[in-house]
Amino acid sequence: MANISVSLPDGTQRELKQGATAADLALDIGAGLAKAALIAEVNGEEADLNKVLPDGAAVSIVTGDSDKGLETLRHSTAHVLAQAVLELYPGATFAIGPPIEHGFYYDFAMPEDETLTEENLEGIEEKMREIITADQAFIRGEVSANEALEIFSDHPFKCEIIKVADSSEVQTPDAISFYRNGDGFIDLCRGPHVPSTGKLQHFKLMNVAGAYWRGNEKNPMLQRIYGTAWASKKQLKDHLFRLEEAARRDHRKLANELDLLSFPDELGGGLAVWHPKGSQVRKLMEDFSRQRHEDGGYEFVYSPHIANAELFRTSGHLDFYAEGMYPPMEMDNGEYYLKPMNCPMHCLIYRTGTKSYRDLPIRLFELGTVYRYERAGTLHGLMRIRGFTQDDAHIFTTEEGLAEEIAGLLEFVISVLEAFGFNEFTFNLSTRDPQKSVGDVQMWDLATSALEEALDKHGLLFDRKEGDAAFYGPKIDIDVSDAIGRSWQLSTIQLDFNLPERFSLRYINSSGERKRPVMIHRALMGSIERLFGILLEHYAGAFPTWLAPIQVAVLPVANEHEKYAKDVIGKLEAEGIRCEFLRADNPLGKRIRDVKTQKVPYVLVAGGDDTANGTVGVNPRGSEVERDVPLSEFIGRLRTEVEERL
RNA sequence: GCCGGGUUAGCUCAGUUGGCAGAGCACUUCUCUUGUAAAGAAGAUGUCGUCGGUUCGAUUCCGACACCCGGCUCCA
Repeated sequence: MANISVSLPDGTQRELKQGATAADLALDIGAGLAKAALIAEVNGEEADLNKVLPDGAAVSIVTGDSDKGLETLRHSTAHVLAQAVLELYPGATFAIGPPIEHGFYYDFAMPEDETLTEENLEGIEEKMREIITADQAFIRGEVSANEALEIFSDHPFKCEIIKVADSSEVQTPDAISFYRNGDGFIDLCRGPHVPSTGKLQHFKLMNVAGAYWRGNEKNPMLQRIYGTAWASKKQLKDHLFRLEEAARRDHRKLANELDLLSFPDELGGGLAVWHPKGSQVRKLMEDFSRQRHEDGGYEFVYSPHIANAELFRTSGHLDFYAEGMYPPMEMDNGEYYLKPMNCPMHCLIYRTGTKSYRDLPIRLFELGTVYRYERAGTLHGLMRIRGFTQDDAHIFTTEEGLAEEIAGLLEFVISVLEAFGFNEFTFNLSTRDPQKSVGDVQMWDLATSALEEALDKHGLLFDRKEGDAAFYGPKIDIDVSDAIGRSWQLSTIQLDFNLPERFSLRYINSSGERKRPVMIHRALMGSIERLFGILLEHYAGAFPTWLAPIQVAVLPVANEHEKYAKDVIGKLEAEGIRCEFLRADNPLGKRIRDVKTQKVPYVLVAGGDDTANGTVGVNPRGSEVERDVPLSEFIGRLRTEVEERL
């Protein structure tokens, strides 16, 4: 029999018998690989393992170690989910079920009078395990569109997919591919799939959710089951552990446990009250922001929380964002709205008096509280709320001054974010969408290249998001990575050619001509409330000493040491250190436990030796206890730590 | 806004197949006076989210609303 030769990713060649499949190749390379193999890549195209290899092909065997392998594994698991649901719930029909980050989902429409709830997941999972234990082979097939419509005649969503010519589920317009496994479960699918259900051992169904068909809220709502799937038991376990870790850090839980803030029902959805400790932290964040802006050449302004509708007509907010604004209040001379943004107010401030090019750039800063009517279902702790405060500034500059201003801004943003313990940033540059934009193209080009140059100048890598800009100008968004690797969009630098026009803003240039300034909207923290939530999760509630609401707890060993302990507190407070005193009405261990659960950075214990020697026992958060530390030494260390924001 | 789940003491949660509800922690008082993550005893604590309906009787069943959770959609 003739042989064929294929090349492997490492460049080596392998002889195989004519008609050999990718699975044969894997086995030829090694039993371990054969077992781990999920799919193959043949001449750059993903294929099932049972694909017969053409002579001369470049082949690589894909396992669960790669993203592609995992994706396939998850996709196959989604098929098994659909198979289980359709078997368990006659009359249910299925829509789509793709792999996603960490897992997969599948959307279903349940028969009338039936709904899936999380209680059903256990039974579905059990059925899936049966299917997996049966080790059913996934078998690919192709039919014409008409035949496919016949096969899926009971499943309207599938028929809709078949009818859409450019659907990614369909391989070519005249052949529809599908996969079959078990006793007749069949699903439309481009593939490839793992060879058999036995490969799908490490999965877990997570939750049930609603999802619109094709993601459009005008379409019917389906029921979506989310699951996670991995190549090994360990990976699955690690993933579930990471989810638990995120839950442990949940800012809503920590805010409650650490007595930082609350969301009383009577206040209404998406509105918080800040308790003294949360307010202390927030105040420190705000003070820091103010200090940095003062140093950075910003002028401070204030503006009211409500404004006449006329203002928001001028700014265009009522035309474009009325749905996101609180409904109007009827008042004597018209309608008033809660402000959803500070920019119109800042434009009014700029507009007073005549501005010369010599005055620019003008940088107006405000910790401005805005109110947005977020839809009820979108609220989420501090991350998405209806009243929040932006570290908002509007910079008015000349076209010529734009590039320099942006460059300075980038530096400024990064230095502020770094103070909050972030050191990994992602930059996104959003450019013009020709379909919806105002201002002339020349202006856009100038502004976009100013943004781009500024990024280049600082050697910052960035992703270009073509057409992602707001209608009024291009922007740079900055994301940070937190302590557990999650990404948060915090800062934004947006250019605006629209508002200066709408408010008729001007300056006089050096030739005595009236010119339009360019406006830059920029927020570094974004929303103070949201950043507070992010920091709470980032630090897992253990705020660094400079931000901690209580920095030091002082505990006398016994009542007789109370006077000395209070002297210690007096000295600390004289240094501006935030202290708490716990009298000796409980065992020392108990009191230490109490303050440790509150994540106080330093516990000082004051006993007999200390009283005699002017020392303290220092029990720091996260490191070893140190006895007999002279108080002055401790104060010195703490001062350094606070000043350097360690 | 839409789909699903939920709301019981300050917190975390159990419970009542319809007969005025319970634990742990926290709190208060007393005793103990402690050297680095939970001393002991006693005590107080609830419109069982709100409003309506069914019922002799509703925290429990039904409905509306509010708020929360998981998603979808949205996010200037």
